[in-house]
Amino acid sequence: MARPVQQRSIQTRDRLLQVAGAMALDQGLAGLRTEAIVERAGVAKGTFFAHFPDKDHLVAELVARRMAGLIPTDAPNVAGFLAGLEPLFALMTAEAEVLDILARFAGPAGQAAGLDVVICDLIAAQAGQLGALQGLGLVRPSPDPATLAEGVFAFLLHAAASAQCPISAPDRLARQQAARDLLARLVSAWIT
Amino acid sequence: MARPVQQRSIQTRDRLLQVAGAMALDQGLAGLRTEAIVERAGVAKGTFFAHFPDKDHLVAELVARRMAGLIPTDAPNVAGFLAGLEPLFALMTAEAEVLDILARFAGPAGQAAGLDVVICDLIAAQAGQLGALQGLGLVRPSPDPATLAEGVFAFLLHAAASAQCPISAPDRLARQQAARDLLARLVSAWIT
DNA sequence: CATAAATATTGACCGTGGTCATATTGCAAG
DNA sequence: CTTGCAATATGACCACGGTCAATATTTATG
Repeated sequence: MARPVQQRSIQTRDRLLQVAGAMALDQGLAGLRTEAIVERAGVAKGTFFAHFPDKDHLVAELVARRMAGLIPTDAPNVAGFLAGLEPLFALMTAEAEVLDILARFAGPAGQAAGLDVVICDLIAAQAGQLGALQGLGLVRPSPDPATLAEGVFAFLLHAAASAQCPISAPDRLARQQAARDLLARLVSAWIT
Repeated sequence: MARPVQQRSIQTRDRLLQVAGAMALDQGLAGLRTEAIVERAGVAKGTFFAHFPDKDHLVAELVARRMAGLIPTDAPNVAGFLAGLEPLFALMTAEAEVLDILARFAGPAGQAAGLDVVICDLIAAQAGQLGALQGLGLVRPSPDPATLAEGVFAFLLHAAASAQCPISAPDRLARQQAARDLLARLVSAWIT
């Protein structure tokens, strides 16, 4: 018989996520240790892996939660659309782990813990905006909005990745600004 | 005094790469174990890490060597340019590890073991081709060839990633074909 | 050739992610 | 209540990447 999920189970899972999220805030995602999470959550290590297939899936869910709040809503024009990418770009470049997880779960690993859903939502939202801008004649009509949105996401990842690459510039801030410019250049050339 | 690198050192390094490359051919990149590599190469584990900062750097070098032979040369027209992307796409989707390493080293980790150089070469080569095609009026003139090439690379990564994502389609072959179509759609919309 | 210094190699050791047989807890039926 | 079973939790254990003080080898120099 298929019995429903017990309360304590989702409580445990939530506590793990909450604890991990809190720890990630002051140690960074890269500093997360399962042992430490488990200890502070008051459960055994095995319990962790009963709720998450591996550590990366928990991290992916943390990233997904962060991303979920950053999906842009409205965009009266192209400049507004570009501005809406800023928080996402900031998230992706804030910690190297974020991009790592995104690259791994937005593609290869698939079926992440909610991350794929968030990304789909994001792309759908962007497609909606781009479609509206197409209607206003502010965005080129040729590829359909969904394709445009997918391309924007690809550029977001690429630009964020280049922000981390020490080759382009030694200084971290300079790299980030260069990557920001790259993103604007790519996206505006893509959608207009 | 800065003494030159000893012969045995580059021999050891080469043997490690050769052995790892051979093992990767029949076990896949994901199946590589440093212990196994080291054993078959006849060196101690510490020696491995004296030559490579970590396992991923060795894998990155293997991937770089594979990629180096796939850099497209000529492209009489847009269709030819698209066709030149095919081997790269095939490499990226052949093993999930390849994409993982690319995503990690083309961006975040930076200063990979030659991978970054190969990628720069690739982008430069593509920029050359796109510039020529611009001259022929076959590619849109607006973004400079370097930007166009960078965008193409971003799309390559994105399409390859989507080929691995189980969400799009359950069947592996169908996914790969869908991703191939996506790549063609994105790139042709990007460069024309 | 002797010797010292730089280079290269070694392998025991460690941290951490992940597994699994076992124990415990919650729930529903008798 | 209690009995039986599925869901959940446990923690000793393992695999594997990576470290480092010690050792061996090469090379430059007097």
